[in-house]
Amino acid sequence: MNEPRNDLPARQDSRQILIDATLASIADIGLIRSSVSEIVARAGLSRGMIHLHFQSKESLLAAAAEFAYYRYYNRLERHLQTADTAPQFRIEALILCDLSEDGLTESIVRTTHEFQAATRAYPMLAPFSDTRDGRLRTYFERAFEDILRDLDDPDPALTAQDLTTGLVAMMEGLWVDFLLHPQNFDRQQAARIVFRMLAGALPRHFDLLGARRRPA
Amino acid sequence: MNEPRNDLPARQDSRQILIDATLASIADIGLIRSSVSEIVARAGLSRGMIHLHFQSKESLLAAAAEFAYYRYYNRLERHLQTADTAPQFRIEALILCDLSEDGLTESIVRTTHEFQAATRAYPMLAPFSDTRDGRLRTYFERAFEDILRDLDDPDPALTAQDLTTGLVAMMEGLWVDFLLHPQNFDRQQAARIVFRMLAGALPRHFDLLGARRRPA
DNA sequence: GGCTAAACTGGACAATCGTCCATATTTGAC
DNA sequence: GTCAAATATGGACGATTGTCCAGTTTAGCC
Repeated sequence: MNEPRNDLPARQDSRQILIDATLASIADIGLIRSSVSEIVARAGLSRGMIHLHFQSKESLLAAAAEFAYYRYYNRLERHLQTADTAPQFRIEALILCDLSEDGLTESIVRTTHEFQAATRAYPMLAPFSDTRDGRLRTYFERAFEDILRDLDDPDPALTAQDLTTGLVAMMEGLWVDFLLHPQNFDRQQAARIVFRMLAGALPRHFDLLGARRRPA
Repeated sequence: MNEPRNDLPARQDSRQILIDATLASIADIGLIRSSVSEIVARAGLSRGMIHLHFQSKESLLAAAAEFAYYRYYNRLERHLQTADTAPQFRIEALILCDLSEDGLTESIVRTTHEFQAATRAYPMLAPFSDTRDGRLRTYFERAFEDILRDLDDPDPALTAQDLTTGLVAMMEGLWVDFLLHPQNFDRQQAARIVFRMLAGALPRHFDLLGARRRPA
């Protein structure tokens, strides 16, 4: 019996290797130039593999987008579990996770942006391109609702939905800023700007550095 | 001598017809599917025209991106000239212009987004893809500097640069929100959210409705 | 070792890509 | 009306695309 060759990847890994090569190629040269030949060359596999593990190129792209989508939310929820349960700390954890060194990388922001743009050409990507909708919005909106409920001088014009839409938009915009000017991007400035916005609306729960430990 | 045929476009218009068809195709089916044949078919012209008026497809895309870029800034500066000269009104004019019915359309936001994403594949697009950098940032930063200079109780932690980065990021994020969910987008809510952020930092110059007429 | 199913290879396929060019048409100056 | 220049046409080109498949190699069980 042959010795298992540990220098070669196990066969069942090829599917993941193709997904990784797809994401790397998109981040590197863009989706337009990421042909089947290019992806397969990066993966070190043969052209037929894409049709074996996936039905088509579009299906491979969808699998890659899905993988990136769940990787994003898994990080988010891991950070969320280590955070204080008070709503302002849950919000702080999500923001800092989104701006951290390994949450916001050039590779991640490029692939995310490419998938968003490619939705019109590849409809299968749609469910995984609206990263900041659905789940993330719900996390924020619940937390803001918790905060607003306990306010003893509530402003009726200040809704959890407005706060959520504004915060999500700002985070999305900061990602685009990082995408276009990664060398000039300052993560501390970005966090300060976000928390200043929150402090302006909820001064008892946030300041420039993040969530206040105890609402004064 | 032949009568001029008014039912056919003048020849020198073909260049612009190609640019319009390019933008329409990108907004409709995405840049990936916008082949030379597709663009030429929409323009009602023959395949060779692209190589006559432009050197290559990439050059046509760059011309289309440039056209969209200047169209955006021309609108912006037209609105700016009709606005009050006080800095908070210049800021208000730029924001409302950016969120208005004809400043923020599905076609505009889609093409903008596609060009941004395609910069990696087509480097010639780069100068026209960072719509919200350069000029727009300078407009905002000057206006914020004017406001901060006249403040009699200045907060040293509140800089024009932070305000500009935050505002540009939020506007960029609201565009992405509109891109992904145009049917649910509420322009009034979007404006309210932006002005709330500004009111939080500069309560004497902004409120939920926009710029205050006279800084109290 | 033998054998079967799974994993994998790489060439062939039609279709389409962007580019180019010989030719045709139209324009505008004379 | 004539003619040169500008404008436009559409077929042909080689290259590349995504897909498919006949054949080869490998893994895992007996």
